Amino acid sequence: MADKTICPKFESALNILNKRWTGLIIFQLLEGAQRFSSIESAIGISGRVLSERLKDLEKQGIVKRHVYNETPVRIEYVLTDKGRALEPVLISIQEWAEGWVDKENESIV
Amino acid sequence: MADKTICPKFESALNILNKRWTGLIIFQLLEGAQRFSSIESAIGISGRVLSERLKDLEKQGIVKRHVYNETPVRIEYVLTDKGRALEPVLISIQEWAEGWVDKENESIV
DNA sequence: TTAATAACTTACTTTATGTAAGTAAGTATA
DNA sequence: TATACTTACTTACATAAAGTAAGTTATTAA
Repeated sequence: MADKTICPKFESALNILNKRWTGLIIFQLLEGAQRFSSIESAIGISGRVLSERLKDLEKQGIVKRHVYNETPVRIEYVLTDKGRALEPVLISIQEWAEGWVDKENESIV
Repeated sequence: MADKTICPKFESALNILNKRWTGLIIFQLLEGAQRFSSIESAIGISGRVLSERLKDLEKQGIVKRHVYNETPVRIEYVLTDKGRALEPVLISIQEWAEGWVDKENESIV
């Protein structure tokens, strides 16, 4: 059935980005540490899925969770080195978008 | 609710890649024109979804469909200029994968 | 005692994807 | 003439992922 001539590392990397929301979460965190609620409102993701994604990203070593015992508790999410290393990927997407996506959003060109 | 400080072009570009399979489909087509059944078996996608994705990609001007009246009919899918322009994106994902994804696939590093 | 806040969870609904069988057009074969 | 074969899809149905909204926990303030 499947040939699978594709590099498994590459496939695994693609699997991170082709899950809905992960790209935007990482993009947000490239601007610096952020809390749950600010990511939530910045990109419009539901809390349920954000919680799920952050756990995934933590497991993969892309995001780190920091707890500050203030009142109320403050929790911040930060990119690890591995996470920040994704910046060139996001930049290349941005460049493509500048050059090829027209006007508002969807396009037939 | 949502701030939406993110560039809509960028978001629209991300929406292409964060749909399951689109990255792999484009990656496959970077190697040259291919037929429905060969994409299907190369990446292990179901025919139902492949058909859906190819229509989306055609609508967005990323893929072009060519019909050859042979017997049985031969249909090939090719990247447009807009589609080929995504190569640097895929390459930067590949580079990240080389440097940061370890051994087999999933990882905690 | 009630309310407020942040960061989640839980229960439930809607949407997306997977699976497998079916269809259409054009030969070729029995 | 009827049956079968091929490719490129569709369709119907089942399962998995995502959206919605209410609930939970901990701590402090009114």
